[in-house]
Amino acid sequence: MSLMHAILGFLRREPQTGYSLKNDQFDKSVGYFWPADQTQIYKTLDKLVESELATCEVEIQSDRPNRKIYSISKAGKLELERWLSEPSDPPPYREPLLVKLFFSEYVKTEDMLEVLANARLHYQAHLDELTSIEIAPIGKCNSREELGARLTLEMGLQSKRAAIAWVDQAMEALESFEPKNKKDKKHK
Amino acid sequence: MSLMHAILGFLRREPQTGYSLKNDQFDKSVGYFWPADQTQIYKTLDKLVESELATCEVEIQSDRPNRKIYSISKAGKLELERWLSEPSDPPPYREPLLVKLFFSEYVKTEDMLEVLANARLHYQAHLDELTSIEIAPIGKCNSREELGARLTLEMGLQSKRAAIAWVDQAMEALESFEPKNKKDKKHK
DNA sequence: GAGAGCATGTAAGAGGTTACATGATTCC
DNA sequence: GGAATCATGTAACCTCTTACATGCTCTC
Repeated sequence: MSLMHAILGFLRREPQTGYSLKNDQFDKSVGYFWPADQTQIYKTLDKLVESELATCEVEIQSDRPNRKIYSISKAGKLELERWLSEPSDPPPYREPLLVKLFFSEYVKTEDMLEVLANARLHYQAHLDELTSIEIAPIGKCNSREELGARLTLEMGLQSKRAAIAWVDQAMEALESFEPKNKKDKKHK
Repeated sequence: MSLMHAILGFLRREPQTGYSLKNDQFDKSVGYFWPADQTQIYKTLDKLVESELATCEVEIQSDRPNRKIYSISKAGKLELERWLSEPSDPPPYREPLLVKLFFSEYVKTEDMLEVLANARLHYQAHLDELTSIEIAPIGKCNSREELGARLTLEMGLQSKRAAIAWVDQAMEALESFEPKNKKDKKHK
């Protein structure tokens, strides 16, 4: 369960609340490769306390809602280390865009081109977002923490760029295939 | 729901059973980008009949178990076409390997290298499998069906190759980072 | 005699999403 | 006056996975 272990990882860095896990941590880093829902985070924190991998203290606040501060336990640290060093199978790969393309014979080429163009926009937006993240390049990282972050970012950058290149190739192939079967049409 | 629409796509090609969908279709093509569980296929077929996107006839066999042959309905064809030409957001990207790398400061470098090496094996195996699939190259496809299959395969090949290149880069970075903080250790 | 192929299913559970609820304070 | 921030939660639902069950035929 990656979500559980990602939370343990953040708690290992510092004790914090479900709210800060969601807004300061996941949404700004790990969320790029393991998006986490608020509801899901709260449920998982309950489970962590129940299984004694984390502890919880309530902080009473007067001007704001009370908050529950979670800390990792000794058992939690061990479990985190165990999971981190355990090799694991990659999860099933699921991509609706490829399903659409696979059956694209059943729709007009123009429609499929639009679907691809839309996907490209998403990939590009995601790439732009990643590009705006500032982390030292691989050779200049000063800590293992920084290097880990850099390498995950690198994966994101490279795979988005590859995805965009592939979309372009696919669009070109679809466009230039058309004349063979249909009478020549002008695009755009 | 991609599974539902992928099934509609196959039924559009020809009427068939849950069994053949699983063994002849999904496991040999679409499964590479949308793996489908047997249980899930049967449940989805029920739903398709219920919502009148497909019909079902039972064929009685004496020497083998009876089989249920599903066919796409008119409404099913329309629904398939609607879905295929509808642009859609890419699904959330989730990769446990990146989570592990992100928090890799908490384990020994050697352990993380092993985790990466294991992932590399999986990627390579997947790539080998894809490489053994025979489909004409982009310029030589004779039908839209073939081109669609080729383009999805191309995505698989390119993304696996990119993943392997990235793993190599990550392993190298981890290995050459170590000397800065720890005393020099020999690897392997 | 064992195992693969054919063919369909049930039951339970894990993980994630969506919609909704509460309520004070601070900022524009 | 309205929106954002802080902070936690419930209920219902969807998709997918795992484990298990049945039973005949054909091949090695």
